[in-house]
Amino acid sequence: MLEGADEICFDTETTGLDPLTADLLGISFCIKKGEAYYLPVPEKKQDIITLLEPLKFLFEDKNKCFIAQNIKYDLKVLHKYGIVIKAKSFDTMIAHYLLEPDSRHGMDMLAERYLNYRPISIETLIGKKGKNQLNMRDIDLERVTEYAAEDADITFQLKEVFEKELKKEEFLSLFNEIEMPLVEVLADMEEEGIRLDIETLKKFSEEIGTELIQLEKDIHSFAGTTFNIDSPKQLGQILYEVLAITDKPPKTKTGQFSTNEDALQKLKGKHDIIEKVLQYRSLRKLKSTYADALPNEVNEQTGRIHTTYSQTIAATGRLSSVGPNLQNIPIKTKRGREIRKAFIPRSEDFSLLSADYSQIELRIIAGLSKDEGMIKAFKNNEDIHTATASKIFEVSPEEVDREMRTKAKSVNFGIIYGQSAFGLAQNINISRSEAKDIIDAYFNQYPGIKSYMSKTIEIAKEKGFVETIMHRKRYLRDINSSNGIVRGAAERNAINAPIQGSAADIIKIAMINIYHEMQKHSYKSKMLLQVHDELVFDVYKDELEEIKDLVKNKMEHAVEFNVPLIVEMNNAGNWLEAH
DNA sequence: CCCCTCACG
DNA sequence: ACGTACGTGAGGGGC
Repeated sequence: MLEGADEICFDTETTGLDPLTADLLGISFCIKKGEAYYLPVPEKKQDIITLLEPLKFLFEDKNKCFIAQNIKYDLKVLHKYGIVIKAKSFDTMIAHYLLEPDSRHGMDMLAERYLNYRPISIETLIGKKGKNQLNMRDIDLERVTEYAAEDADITFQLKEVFEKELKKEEFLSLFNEIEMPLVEVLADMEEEGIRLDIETLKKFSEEIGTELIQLEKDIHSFAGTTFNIDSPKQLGQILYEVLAITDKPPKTKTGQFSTNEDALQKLKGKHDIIEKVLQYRSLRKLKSTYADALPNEVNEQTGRIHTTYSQTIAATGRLSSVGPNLQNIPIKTKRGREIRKAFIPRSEDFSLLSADYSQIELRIIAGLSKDEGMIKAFKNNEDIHTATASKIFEVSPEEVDREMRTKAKSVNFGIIYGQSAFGLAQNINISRSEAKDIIDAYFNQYPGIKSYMSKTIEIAKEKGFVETIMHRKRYLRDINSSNGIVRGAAERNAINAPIQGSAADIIKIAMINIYHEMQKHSYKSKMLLQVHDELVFDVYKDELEEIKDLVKNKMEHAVEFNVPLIVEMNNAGNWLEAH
C-alpha cells in the first residue's frame, strides 16, 4: 500500500526520549487523512532489522517524501536499525518554526490550533513525569496503536496546512534547500559525538574543590557566620544587611537584593569579601556545570558526548544545543579554558579542527548597509575594532590604544544589538553623555550604518516583519506599539534579527555543502560541532590538508556577498589549542 | 516551577 | 521620568 504513495507520514514509538539508547517499538503510517496504521516490531534488534528490510527501499526512494513531526528523532532511531532515509523529507515542526519563529511548535499545540483537535496526550498513556511514569513498552498494543496512528494522521493534516502557508510566505527555498537538508547533517553530528577526557576533568574538579573550601572559609569568616554562598538570598542578606557594605543595595527587577557579577564589581572596593565571592562564584560554576556534569553525559556505548541540536528554538534562525549544551563551553577565562582541553579527538590518528568566521556579524551589517567605510576596512582586511577606534576618536590606527579599541569594540557590538546610549554607557561603565558622543561619532563615520538602521525599522513598521538574506522572517508584532519600552525592544529586534539570522543562514549552508562534499569523498573525518560562527571537526590526520581546504572554501563561499567572508582555522590535540 | 546567576556566540 | 543592549541552556535555591 505504501509503495503507491508519494508522500508518507510516519511516527516512531520507542522506549525513551534519547534515540541513541531508546528501543524501537513500532512505526505508524498515514497516507490519507483520517486513516492510519501502526506496525509493531519484535523485541530483538536483529528481528526488527529483518522485519523492516522490505521497508528500506521505500525510505531510500528519492521520489518519495517522508513527513514527520521532529523528523530528526525518527531518523536517528531508524538509523540504528540500518535504515537511511534518502527520500525527501518534510518536518511539520520546522515548517511551523519558519511560519512563526517566536512560538512553540509542539504537536499537541499545533493540532489544537490548526486542526481544532485535542490529541491523546503522552501523559494519558504513560502517566506524569517522574519515577512512576510507565514505559511505552508496558502499554497495551491497542492503546499504543490508537495513540501512534493518531499522531501520524495529525502530522499528515498539519503538513497540508503548512505546505500551503510556506508557499504563500515564499519559504519553500529556505525550507527545502536549507532547513530540511540540514536535518540529516545535524543527525549525523549528534550520532558521531565528541570524545571527552574524563581524567583531566576529574583532576581539575578536585583542584577547584580544594580552592572552593578555602574560599568558603574566608567568606564565612568575613561574614562572621556560616551561610549558603550559593543562595543569592542569603548572600544578599550578608552583604547588604549584616555587613551593610553599601547604603543603597542594588536590587533585581523583582525587588530582591542583586548579587550578580555586575553589581559585585561595582562594590569591589567596599569590602574584601567581594573579591572572594567573585572568585567563589566563577569556580563554583566551572565545577558544577562543567567539570562535574560533563562526565555524566558521556554515552556508555560510544564513550562520547552526544548533544542534541534544536532547529526550532532560537527565533533568529540560530541552532541551540541541549543535553549537554556544547555551545557554551568556557573559553574567556584562564581557569575556564581548562574545560575545553578535555574535548579531544577520537583517537591518536585524529586531530580536532576548529574553523570560525571572523567578525561575521559585522561583515553582514557592513554588507547589508553597503556602508563604504566599513566595507573598505573589511576589504583591506583591517582589524575592524582598531579601524573603528581610529575613526571615532580621530587618530591614526597606530595611535589607537587598548582603551580606545575596547570602547570601539563595544560600540561595534552595540550596533548589532540596536544599542542605545544608555546600554552602551552601562556596558562599559562610562557616562551617558560620553556614550552619546561616541555613538554620534560612530554614525558620522559610518553614515551607511545609520541610514540602514532607520530604513530597517521603517520597513519593519510598514510590513510587520524583517528578513534575512535567505528570506527567513521575524515578525515584530510590537513594532508599532504605543508603549515606548515595548516598541524599543521590537526595534532592537528589527536591527538584530537580520544580522544574527543571516549569519545563521550562511553557516547552515556551509554545513550542508561541507557535509555533502565529505560524503562524496567518503572521508573518515567528521563534522562534530557548531557554535554559531564556528564548526569543529574530527579530522583523520592523513586527510588534514584536504579537509582544511574544503572547509575553508565552503565556509567562505557559502553565499555570494559584497563583503569578503574570512575563516580562520587551527587543528590540535584538544578543542582549546585548536580554537 | 520560577528566580537568579552565569557560561557561550 | 521611564528602563534597555541580541540570542541561548544549566545549576542551584526556595517556595
